[in-house]
Amino acid sequence: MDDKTSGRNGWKQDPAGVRKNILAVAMAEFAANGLSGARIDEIAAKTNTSKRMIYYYFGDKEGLYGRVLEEAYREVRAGEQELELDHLPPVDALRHLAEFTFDHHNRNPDFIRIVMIENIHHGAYLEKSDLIRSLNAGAIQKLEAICRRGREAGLFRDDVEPLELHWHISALSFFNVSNRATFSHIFGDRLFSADRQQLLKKHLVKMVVGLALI
Amino acid sequence: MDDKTSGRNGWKQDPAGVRKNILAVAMAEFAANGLSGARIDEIAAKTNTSKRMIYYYFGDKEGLYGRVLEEAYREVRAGEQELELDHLPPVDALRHLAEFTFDHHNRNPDFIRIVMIENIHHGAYLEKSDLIRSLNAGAIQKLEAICRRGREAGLFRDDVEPLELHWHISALSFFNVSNRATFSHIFGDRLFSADRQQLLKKHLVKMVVGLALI
DNA sequence: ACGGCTTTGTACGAACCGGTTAATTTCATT
DNA sequence: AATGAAATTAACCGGTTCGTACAAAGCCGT
Repeated sequence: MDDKTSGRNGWKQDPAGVRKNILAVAMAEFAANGLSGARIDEIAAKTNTSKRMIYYYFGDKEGLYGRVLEEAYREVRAGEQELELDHLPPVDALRHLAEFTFDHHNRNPDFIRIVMIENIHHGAYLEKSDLIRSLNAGAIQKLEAICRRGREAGLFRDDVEPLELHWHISALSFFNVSNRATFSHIFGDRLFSADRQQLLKKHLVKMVVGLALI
Repeated sequence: MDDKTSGRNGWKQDPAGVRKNILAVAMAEFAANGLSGARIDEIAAKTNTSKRMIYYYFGDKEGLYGRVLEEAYREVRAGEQELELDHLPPVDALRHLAEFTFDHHNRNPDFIRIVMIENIHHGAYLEKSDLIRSLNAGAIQKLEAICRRGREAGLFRDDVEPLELHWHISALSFFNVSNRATFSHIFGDRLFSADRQQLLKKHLVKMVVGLALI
């Protein structure tokens, strides 16, 4: 990508690099300004390439947004894959998963913002992507395994449902990032110091485990 | 407002009505399309009055958005005021408050969307409004009273904090509306039938009460 | 009936912005 | 080294959209 800056003439072809560069810049811009708020010219300006290349590779603004959406999910789910829970007892595994989700969301505010934006659009662009659906289908398998083991060990209630646990864990972890702006403007930022965040995480675990246990 | 439709001549002055009409239409448009996505011309067209009046009363687009934001909070907090909890024992009061919040958010998706949009904008417009801050400061007093009574009765932990309880209740109730689109596209809409929503609400109460009790 | 506030209507401009046209350069293949 | 597809550059276009200008007139408290 730096090849581009090396003089008026003498550029190198680098399709993959150009695409990647555009996607990265676009993700930041869409996350910052939303779909209609983001400006193609602004994205182009922050790129190592030109506006024309955006249209060359992504067709139009919505096409670009769609790819950004996919990339955002891909990156985040890739991070989640690294989690190894099978060797842990069910309760520990559940705690680990909840703690990881909480921290992971905290570390990826741009992903949270993209998902917020996509929800504003009623999931219209996510609907078009089979890739994302398949990516996420796997995301809940960890929870299914934990619940199965928990039930078999007689620890969890018979009617715990992985999907619902995922719902609660996501809610508390997601909201913790997504609504920080309005909440802190109204109630102060007391809840967002490092130690208070640790406490919130601890309570998240307590609530979720409490819901799963008999 | 219907006065306006009753013929070319013979209109009545109704500043309050005109303002109200504009605000209602604008709220729907901003909730549907976001700040940059909403179109002033579109808002004007759906109004009983004209674009000229929007600028007459609200200055510019951002001014209009700011008033819509205030109005959204005002309406929702007004609904919450009606809740009477002082006569209930602490645990019942907490359950009632949580159930009410869950249902209330479910009933007011446009408010949820406005808050989502405002969070996308980092709360920049909410920051300008002292009104909203004072509106919401009162929203947590109910919870403070409940916690105080719960502690005095020896039912609640000494370190339960009203603000954190509010955080958890809000998270689960808010996310339940805000992220429905993406979640249901990925995992199906199993969780959103009437009876499953009742169950989620029940579990919300279980988790929050469980966190407050000793 | 005076005068300020409110309302109507229309037309317009100027910036903005998504998207295109067209020409040029790289590079793998032969 | 010829060739053609892929990649890249640069300038440009036309519709959209916020906001305003201008002109006129009706309502209503005092």
